[in-house]
Amino acid sequence: MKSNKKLTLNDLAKLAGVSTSTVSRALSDNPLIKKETRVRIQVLAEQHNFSINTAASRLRTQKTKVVAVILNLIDHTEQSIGDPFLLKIVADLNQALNSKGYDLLLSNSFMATDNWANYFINSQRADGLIVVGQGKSDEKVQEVAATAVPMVVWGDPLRESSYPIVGSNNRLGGELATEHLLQGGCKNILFLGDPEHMEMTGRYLGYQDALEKNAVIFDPTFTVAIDITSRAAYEKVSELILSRGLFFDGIVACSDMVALGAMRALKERYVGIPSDVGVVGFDDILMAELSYPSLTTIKQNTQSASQIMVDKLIAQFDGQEVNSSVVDIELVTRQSTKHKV
Amino acid sequence: MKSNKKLTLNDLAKLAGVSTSTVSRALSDNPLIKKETRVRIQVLAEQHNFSINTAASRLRTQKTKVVAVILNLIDHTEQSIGDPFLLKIVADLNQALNSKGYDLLLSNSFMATDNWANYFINSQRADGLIVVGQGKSDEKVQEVAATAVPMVVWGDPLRESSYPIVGSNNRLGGELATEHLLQGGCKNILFLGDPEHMEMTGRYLGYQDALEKNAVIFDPTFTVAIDITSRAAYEKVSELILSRGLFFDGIVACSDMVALGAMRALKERYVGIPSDVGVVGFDDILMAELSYPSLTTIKQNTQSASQIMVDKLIAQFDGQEVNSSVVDIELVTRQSTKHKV
DNA sequence: TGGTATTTTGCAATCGTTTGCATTTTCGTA
DNA sequence: TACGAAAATGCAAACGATTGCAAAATACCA
Repeated sequence: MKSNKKLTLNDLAKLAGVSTSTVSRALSDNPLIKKETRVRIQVLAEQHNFSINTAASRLRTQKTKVVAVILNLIDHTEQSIGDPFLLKIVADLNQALNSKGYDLLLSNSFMATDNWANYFINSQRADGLIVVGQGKSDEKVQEVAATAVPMVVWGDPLRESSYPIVGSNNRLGGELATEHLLQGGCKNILFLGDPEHMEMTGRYLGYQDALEKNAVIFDPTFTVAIDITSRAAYEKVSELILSRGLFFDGIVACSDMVALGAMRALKERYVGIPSDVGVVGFDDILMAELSYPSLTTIKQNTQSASQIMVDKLIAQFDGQEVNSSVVDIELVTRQSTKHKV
Repeated sequence: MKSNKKLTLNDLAKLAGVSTSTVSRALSDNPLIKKETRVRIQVLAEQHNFSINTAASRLRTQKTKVVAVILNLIDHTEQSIGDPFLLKIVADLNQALNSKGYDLLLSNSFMATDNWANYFINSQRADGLIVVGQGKSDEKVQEVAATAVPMVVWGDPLRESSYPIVGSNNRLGGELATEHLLQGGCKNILFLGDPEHMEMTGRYLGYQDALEKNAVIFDPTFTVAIDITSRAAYEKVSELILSRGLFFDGIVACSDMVALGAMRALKERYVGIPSDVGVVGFDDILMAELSYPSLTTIKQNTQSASQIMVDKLIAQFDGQEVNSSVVDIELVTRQSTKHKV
């Protein structure tokens, strides 16, 4: 366990009385080296708690064993960065990457302003990119897609694109959410969110699908476009009630944070949930279960999504072509909606 | 903008008709090179969107310009990883690091099981460590502190330690929270949290301080030790009310998530907040403002804390010794507590 | 114009691993 | 005992950027 200066392969070689190359091979468990020598060297390395110099290794092998995760944030609103859902994905990606022997370099679209491919890949900072969120415009992402850089994007997988996307079936999710409210007897359902935002568009279409299937007339004034933050939702819903009264009896929110913001506005005005207004969210963050009433929502399986993203990225490292794929979603019914009778 | 293969300094040198060393110096804006040549090369590099090979650079300079951020999680509970507060810190650290030209390598104590100093520093993966959270035992952290590895820890700065700690004045925070409840007329105040957990111990002491200063007798049965998760808080408070009735009229929670869990339990049993029971949290996460009633809490300034941590780390890179420092906290009064008359 | 002082550029070694190929050792068998 | 095959090890050339020192180019001054 004693170690003062940094040990190199060479030092270790001298200690073991063999050549550097033998040590290198032994440590990577190369069968070219006699089993006996191999373990002897491995033990020695362990004792001196040696660890390979990744800088040198990367230079030689041209591989970093690092993946850059870029949070593709839309604007400078605090909520975006603090959104529990995004951060949950980061945690899951970290897990998935580590289990495959990769480290996670974290970044976001404000910091990495330059050409991403350049900054992360050409510079040998990482072997590939995972971009979280398509935002309103995927300009930067397209830019990367044009190069041959390994990349996977979290977004709307149903959308046509030049890069592989992993994400939930947003349209189905939007439909399920709306359908559930309709089943509970809601007649006038608000869509609360930003239809322009790529991942939200599908949810909005699903909302329309459900209305249509249930022969409910789609009223565009029930589409409430707001920033995807709890604050915006809170403010908008407050204002709506104040100016137009309680003209709705259901809300399909494009995210849980938005739903929670809306619910706070309702509660403040003593609107009953779900008696007067039913609310459905999207994501299933921790707070959905913890709020009171607890929030019915569409659960996105970030854990398996993360696995898939990592697998697809690694497949690209091996030169394979990959395409988009859809992750299952699930309606989680809780207290914020009336259930079918 | 055209670039097919990876460009090296050498390639660029040929294009510019100068030597590699000149290009290297020009790109780092070294005044040794004539201003004219410098810009000429910089422009050329820009055009070919060249970017330095960090692997080679790191090998040569023995610096990585990367900092590893380790989430020091206590156990495998989901909440720990998903805790909005921890993730907020990561976001803030990312910001602070980037603004100083450092990249952030994310890890957590489950993944990095080996000797941290070894894995991150000896291997040249990073130049220093920022550990978020001291947990119940700081064994791993001590291990690193014993080596001369640059490190800063988010934790309780008032605690004696062999490494620099940045954190809030937890004791004062605990006192302010309790004091506020007492001022509001609470007589029987629960402490909800884990007094063994390093950062929470101070808050617990502060709770005791306030009681003493106000001549309220400290009753150990009012100390409710639980895991620091919203779920544990919810379950414990539910159980308490069920078994012993509403024998308390105030709760000092050791974190906002714990407070929110407790509040849910209260609401489910139609206990008025703050009329019957006042609740104070700790952290000031987004949800504190968003819950209904909104949560009175002790705000931790993660943004300035992150700045400080990064500064202290960089100071260590320059060979300076640094010590712990305390970040200001602030009582944010909201609806979950009665205010002084 | 010559010579020195100053600015600007280039040479070449170095950082620590990896790996194709050459070399040595070991082993089995005639 | 010898000889070729197989197994185990070692040699040395990369990977690409940085930097102390030497060399070349330019400036300055008498």
